Amino acid sequence: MATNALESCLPDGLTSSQFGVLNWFVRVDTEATPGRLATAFMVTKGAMTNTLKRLEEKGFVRVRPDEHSGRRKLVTITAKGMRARTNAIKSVDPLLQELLTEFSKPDFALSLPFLESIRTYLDERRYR
Amino acid sequence: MATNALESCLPDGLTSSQFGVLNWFVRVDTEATPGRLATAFMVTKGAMTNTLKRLEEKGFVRVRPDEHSGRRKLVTITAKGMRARTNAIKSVDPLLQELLTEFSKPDFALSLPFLESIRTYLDERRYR
DNA sequence: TAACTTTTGTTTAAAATTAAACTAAATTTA
DNA sequence: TAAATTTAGTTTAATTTTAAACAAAAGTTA
Repeated sequence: MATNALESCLPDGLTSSQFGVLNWFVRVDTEATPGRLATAFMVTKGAMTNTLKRLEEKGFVRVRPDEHSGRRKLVTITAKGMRARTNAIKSVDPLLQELLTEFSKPDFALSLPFLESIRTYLDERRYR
Repeated sequence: MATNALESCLPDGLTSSQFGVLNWFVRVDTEATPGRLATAFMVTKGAMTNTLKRLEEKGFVRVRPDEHSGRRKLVTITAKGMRARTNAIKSVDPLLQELLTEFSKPDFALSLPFLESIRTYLDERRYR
């Protein structure tokens, strides 16, 4: 439901997968191979190929060959992609504000560590 | 990841959707229309048509016309379906036990009310 | 009662995803 | 160095799901 709620707010026909990738470039690193992104989002390489193709069609990312390796590619977010990401964050804000009037920050803060520990555990056990 | 972990344990080629329906017949009611199940699991009617078709192929549910209404159908779990469900519960148990050695019952119990309140809120707001 | 409207379930077409096969490139090993 | 193996990304076929169109039945209204 959280994914549905998010996706219902996203502009530019962005899916949550696509938004996730754009956001990753702001929060984690400015550049990545498709494989690294597939691992980060725990999807198959094929799924990431598809997501990147969609983002590329929209001009939100640039995919170029890696000069140092003929089999790798390097993906970066474009200026247009940055704007789309900023816009998406803005579009999601009303929903977040709404949730924050319903649920308190301390309640969120209290439940996060336990959920994160489960996430880490399942992640390490390779439950993808 | 929780769904993946669950599905990796399920026997009889059961998906989590299919297991969900079988379990519903044990935990909620012994009979239901496809529409009621679609609503309960927050999927489209088409998705439930598909899930029920798979369960029917395996002989785990029976779908019959409703005598009182020509457009409704009634779904029930079969004896074979009950056995499959019991078997599935048993197959999932090791994973649950493993999680219970890693994470304490009180920790689960403490985080549940908050998560349930979010679920209810999103549900009521029809974020499907 | 005849004509609308709503309800129930199925079908269709499109999208996202997966596993597995595949291609090409890089690395290891013998 | 040649052969085998591993790695990176794409493609393919299948599955699950959705939204929308559809058909049939039931309910409403005029």
